[in-house]
Amino acid sequence: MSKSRKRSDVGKTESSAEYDPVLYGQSPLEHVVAVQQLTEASVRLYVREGSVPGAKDAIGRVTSSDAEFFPFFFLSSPVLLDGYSKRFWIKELAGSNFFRYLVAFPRWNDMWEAIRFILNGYNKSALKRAGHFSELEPLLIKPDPVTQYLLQSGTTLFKGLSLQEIHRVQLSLETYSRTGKRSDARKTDDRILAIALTDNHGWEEILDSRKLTEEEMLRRFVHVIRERNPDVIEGHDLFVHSLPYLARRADLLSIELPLGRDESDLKLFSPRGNPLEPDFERAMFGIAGRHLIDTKALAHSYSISRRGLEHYGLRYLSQYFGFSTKSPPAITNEQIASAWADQPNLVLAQALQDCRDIRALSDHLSPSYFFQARMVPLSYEAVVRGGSAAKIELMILREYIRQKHSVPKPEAGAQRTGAYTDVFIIGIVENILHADIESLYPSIMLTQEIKPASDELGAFQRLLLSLTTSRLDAKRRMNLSKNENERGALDAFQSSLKVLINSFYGYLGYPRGLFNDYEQADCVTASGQELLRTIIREVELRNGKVIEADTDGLYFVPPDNVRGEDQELVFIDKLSSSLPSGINLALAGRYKKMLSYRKKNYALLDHKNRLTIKGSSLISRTLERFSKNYIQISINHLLQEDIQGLHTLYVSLLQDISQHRWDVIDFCRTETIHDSMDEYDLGLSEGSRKPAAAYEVARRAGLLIKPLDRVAYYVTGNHASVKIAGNCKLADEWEPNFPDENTAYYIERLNECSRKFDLFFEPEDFKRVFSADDLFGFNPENIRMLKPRFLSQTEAPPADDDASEFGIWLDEGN
DNA sequence: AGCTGTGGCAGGGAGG
DNA sequence: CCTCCCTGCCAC
Repeated sequence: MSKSRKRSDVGKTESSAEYDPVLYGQSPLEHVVAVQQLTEASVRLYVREGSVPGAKDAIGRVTSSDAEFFPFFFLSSPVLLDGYSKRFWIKELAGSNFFRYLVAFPRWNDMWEAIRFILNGYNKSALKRAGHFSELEPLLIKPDPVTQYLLQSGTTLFKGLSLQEIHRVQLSLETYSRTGKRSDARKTDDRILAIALTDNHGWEEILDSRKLTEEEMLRRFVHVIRERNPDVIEGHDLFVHSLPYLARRADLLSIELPLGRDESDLKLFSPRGNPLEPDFERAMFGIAGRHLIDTKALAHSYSISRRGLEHYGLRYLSQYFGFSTKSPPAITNEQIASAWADQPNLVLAQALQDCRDIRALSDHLSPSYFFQARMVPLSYEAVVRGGSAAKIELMILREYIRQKHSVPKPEAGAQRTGAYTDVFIIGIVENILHADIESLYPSIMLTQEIKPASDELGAFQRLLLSLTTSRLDAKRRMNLSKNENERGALDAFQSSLKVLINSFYGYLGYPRGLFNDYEQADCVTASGQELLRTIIREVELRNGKVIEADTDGLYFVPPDNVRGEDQELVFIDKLSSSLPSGINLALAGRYKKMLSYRKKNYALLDHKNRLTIKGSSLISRTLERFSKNYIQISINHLLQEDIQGLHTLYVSLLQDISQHRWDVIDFCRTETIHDSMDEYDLGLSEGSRKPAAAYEVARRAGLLIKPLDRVAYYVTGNHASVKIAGNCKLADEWEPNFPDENTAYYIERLNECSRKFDLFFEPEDFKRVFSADDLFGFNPENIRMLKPRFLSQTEAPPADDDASEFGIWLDEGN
């Protein structure tokens, strides 16, 4: 078995069959990339070159071996086994090195019997019809290994390969709409103007409807894909725009799209499940033997874990990540029709530029997923689509399968506790340190050896330890490496490990996790709370002043005798030494000033005068641009104690609003659509949901909306308390010459924003600063800002105006 | 068809 | 007015 190892093993003995998630593939059987069913009785295994003794062909080619057949005892639907003996409860495992299907068996050791049943072709619906399962009958789920292979892996397993070594093709469509609005593949007048393709070897091609009919373009497109034979097809909005459009147009023109490696058609998995009437707009797509990667989905995942993306437009993303060097003038959807008539080359150039941007975007966002595909038993496509809890579970399951051990059911119930969060001081404070406990939850789980009670094989702990060790090793190697490419690859590797490592805690509390354990999840959070409280106590014991704490870190003012970075580090070290071994506190940031507003809501000014704002009440994508700017500039003024600036800003904005001296982009609200219109309507009719402006405005404007779309609207009507869902219009409908936005409402919005700052002033002063009533002139000299306010631990942040009931005042100058 | 967790704030709608 | 419930978005 050890002969097949390609990398040096980390602390493993030769005899140990211990499973390592990162060095997976120690068993020759795990090198299987495909199984082919030759006849009813004969099955051929495909394995990677060099991985199994006796396999001969050239490097990189798939070779075959008749030597072994490895049966898999997995099941896709837990429901099927309800009432079945728990000991034999097994779950599906699908992946790049395993293939989907197989059987649950009353007698676990009967694998050859299982094979016979597989080859005899049982199927799920027949079993369902039978209504019960006899003790000895296996349950067969997927009888077609060849198709499964093609669907999942293509000809490459990707193991040991880099993202650059596999063949990726980028795809972009330019579509035409007669109406000038968003084009619609269902309308016969609309059509595909150009199909642009590139790949990671520098090849580029545009299929152009001036030279070819749409029909010819689609045929040519299929030909090109089959000829290039890519492992991966990448596109922006691939699943929501390009593929539905292609499928719909091909359907209208009665053209097949045999894009699969087995020449199978582009596959639709329609949620409605009616194959006669495919729902192109809602379907999921698949191409046999290739992986479909949507860069918009990648961007979406990115913005969930690391904030900062305003939307997911390709052009915007290229600029955000800084690789769109020489972009052609952007043509909006509305302009395509006219541009196509006057300057078709502009449209073609844009199509090609889109492809290059897609590749750059993918190069930037996909590597960590690619590394996961080499580690987790899922196809690359599934790795991108899937969540991290599923990946952890599959890795644990792989070990259970390997040891032929039965698998538990999820525990019913719910987690009881979460993280500790508190705010102790609100107001503006100087000289701030930010410290956090490194990898809090994973460290707790490792040091206290937390594991699910149902994990009899201890796979959870070993997996966590192994992934952590590998990550530290990768980080160390990254810091040593001088090769930029290698550093990048190692960084992608370690970050993909980080994502998985951080999900172990979440998995414990996951209601659908097979190995979930709510008690252990509570144990982790309780320990986390205790550790953070310990740090808070230690800081206060040493005369530091804690401002805010959240989950694994805190902001505080160090004691007077700690001056300068060196002493600060020493101070943090002292705090850290009060923690158990294996748990470390680290300096995470130093700041000149902090504006503390509420729990999870604050602003920081660093020593280079850069401002960071955190928290949904201070910064949010849904805030109108004017509110966002107003809050941001106001916070800056507050931190600089520029009272005059605050007042001037308020008055000038008030005037702008009153006189319509602004653009719709300044005051529209932009919301992300999460549900389809059907789901929304269902919620309304069931009464489980209230009318929401974004959906209502889209409905009235006849706009087609899908999840992830962003809808911009503004409020109309003539008093501040109108029902917004009934009084709003699309931002596009606003006309500067006939401004019909609800001025009273927007002035009230401005005042709502201002009220966030009332805690910094005495009520009378607040009224003077945030008012245009300058009858006697405005004099900032008489207005002092309030000092930071200390809240006792049990108190909530102030909800209203009565300041006097809260706590004591801090002395200034600490 | 997919699906890691809790805690927290703001704002809208509906009904008292 | 207030309270309750829901959604959206955010921090960790």
